[in-house]
Amino acid sequence: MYDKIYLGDNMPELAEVETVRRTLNNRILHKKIVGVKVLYNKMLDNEEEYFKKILINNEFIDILRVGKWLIFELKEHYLLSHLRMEGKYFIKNSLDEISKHEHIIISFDDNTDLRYHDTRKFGRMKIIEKKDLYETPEIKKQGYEPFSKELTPSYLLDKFKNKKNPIKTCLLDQEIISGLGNIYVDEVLYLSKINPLRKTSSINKKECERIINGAKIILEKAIEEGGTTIKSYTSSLGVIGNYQKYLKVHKREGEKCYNCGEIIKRIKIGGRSTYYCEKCQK
DNA sequence: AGTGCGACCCGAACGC
DNA sequence: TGCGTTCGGGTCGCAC
Repeated sequence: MYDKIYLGDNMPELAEVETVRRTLNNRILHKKIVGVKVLYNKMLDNEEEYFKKILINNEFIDILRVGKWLIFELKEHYLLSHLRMEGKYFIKNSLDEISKHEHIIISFDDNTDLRYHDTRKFGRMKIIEKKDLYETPEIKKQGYEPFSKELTPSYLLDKFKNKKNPIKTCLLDQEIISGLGNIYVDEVLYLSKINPLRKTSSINKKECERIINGAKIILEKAIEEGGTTIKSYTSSLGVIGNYQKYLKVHKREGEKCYNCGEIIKRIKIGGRSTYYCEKCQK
């Protein structure tokens, strides 16, 4: 039941989002939507009234994913949902008290709710017509995912050849590789032994190969952890974030490199905290 | 076109 | 203790 193929031949990854996708796919499909509450409408890209109108009396037919975007399939529309960093979905009884950080509440006819919870209010949702999916910028722009067969050293080398910015910045660019965030990029560069400040165009083919392999290793481990947290999904869930204990550099400023003992450095690249080992990453 | 940076949020961590 | 300030995370939109 977890082997659904979605939008091409991607392997499951992007642990957090993929975990949510799989779990919800087992929990909310084909239930009639009988109520929608919008408690914070700035997270919607649609007019609130349109958003509600489309959802009411509709049902979720499937849940897909492209990059970090969740795609809830409705009868004639898709609901796109981005969790950013702290968005979570909970399944609760419709009678349960609404908590402070629940912003969108979708009620089903079996007295359960799908509730979107986001302490930072950073997540976004958007309903589009089905025919527009691949023309929607959020989806159209996504590059290849680390497990895609299309993501080859040659592809990366080509994308990198004219880039003047640091490699760290390019790995965060979802249009080149889809699915790596700030934490994973630090880990991938550490594993690949590449200095995050390196000018992107200086990355050679061997290094591209190390980046791709590194991304696969990091994400495989992360989804494995996502897989273990899946078990903790009960009537109301939360999930996310068992991977922290495996981090080799991120958030380890001032601590010793596990490989060489050098002190892990923290700098800013493109406004983002970046952790790395000066000695191991050339 | 490519690149950089501020804005969006608010809880946690920090400084005084 | 309690206050104010800073930070971070992904993406968009704007300025250069």
